Amino acid sequence: MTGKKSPNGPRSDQEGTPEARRGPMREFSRSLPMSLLRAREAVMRQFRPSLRNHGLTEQQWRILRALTAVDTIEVTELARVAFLLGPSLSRILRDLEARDLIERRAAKTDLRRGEVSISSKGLKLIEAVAPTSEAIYAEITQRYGARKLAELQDMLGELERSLAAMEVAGEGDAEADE
Amino acid sequence: MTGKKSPNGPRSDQEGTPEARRGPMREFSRSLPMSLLRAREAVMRQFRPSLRNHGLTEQQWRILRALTAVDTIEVTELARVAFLLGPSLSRILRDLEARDLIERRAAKTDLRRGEVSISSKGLKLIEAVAPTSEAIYAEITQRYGARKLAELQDMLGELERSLAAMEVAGEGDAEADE
DNA sequence: GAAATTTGTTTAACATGTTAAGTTATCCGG
DNA sequence: CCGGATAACTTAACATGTTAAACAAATTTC
Repeated sequence: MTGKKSPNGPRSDQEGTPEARRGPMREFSRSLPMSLLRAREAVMRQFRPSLRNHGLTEQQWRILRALTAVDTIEVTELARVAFLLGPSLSRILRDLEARDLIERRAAKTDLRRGEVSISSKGLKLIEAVAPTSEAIYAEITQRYGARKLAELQDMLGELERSLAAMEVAGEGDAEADE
Repeated sequence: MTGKKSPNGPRSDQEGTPEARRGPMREFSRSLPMSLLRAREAVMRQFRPSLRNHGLTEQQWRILRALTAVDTIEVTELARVAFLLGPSLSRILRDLEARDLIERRAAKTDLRRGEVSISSKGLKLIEAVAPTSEAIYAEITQRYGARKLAELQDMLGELERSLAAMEVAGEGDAEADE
């Protein structure tokens, strides 16, 4: 991990298999998805140890955190707010309920819907973790710069909006029905 | 998905459990990790269907993509380039090898190291997927703006660098040994 | 109002993320 | 040489991501 290895591998023949090369195809590590992935990982790396010490995963934290902002919330809404897919949320809620960190009951008007809320035990846990999380977030803000951080989030938001309208074309190579 | 639901859930009593409230604690959905997660998801949502049509996951694609840039590469280096953890890479390589998309052999000088390279079948697959991927990337660039995209990536890179030096403090609540 | 359809949530199945524990091969000091 | 570090992977175990299918309650149709 000393970072001395050749950054792009030892290549002598720059063409390799003739048919493949259609340009270096964008340096790859500089692609947008990779940039976003690395940036997010750099951020989360700061938080994970603290969460772990409290027996929480990132997603469990997101759920409890979202629950502190409301009295009760329906599962689907919670999935949207915590940005989790239904199946993941379903599993995590089952575990959190078993740990008595949340409470759950069916809605009176619609028995399909589940209403979730944080328990007092869950609240205590949040209170125990929050200070450290806030401190880490504060240091990140300070290091990167509050101004720049706000700007970055604006740009990320606009990226989202730019792609929201973009239709996902599947090209349909292996499937053509539906 | 029409976006009509109440954006913050139906809350009547604004205080709920008294001990919880210590400030809204940063709107949460506007936290940096969430912003990065949503942005990346918005981007990957564009690519996944195409990859899926070719029987590839995002990570498998990253690996094959990285392999086209080199003649051969060691597993550890590949993990660094494709930004995957060792265990994930180990599993994926096993599968890709079983599908004859890559080739693998032990290094002569050090039998621990594995040298990986893409197979001709793997190259053909890459060639089949690349055009669509490039087209999608081009449209993203056009929609968001090439100038702005470059700026965003610069800012993401600087965020990485800002946090690289930051020591990960674990606070040691539940563990104090080591 | 019963059948068909839709909606909210959960299960299933497979792939990856994440940390810890193995395995085998090198390296190193005596 | 030999036994104790190290290093490079690989396995194991558990949690989540992702898509498809199952289920039950609610809504719509006829």
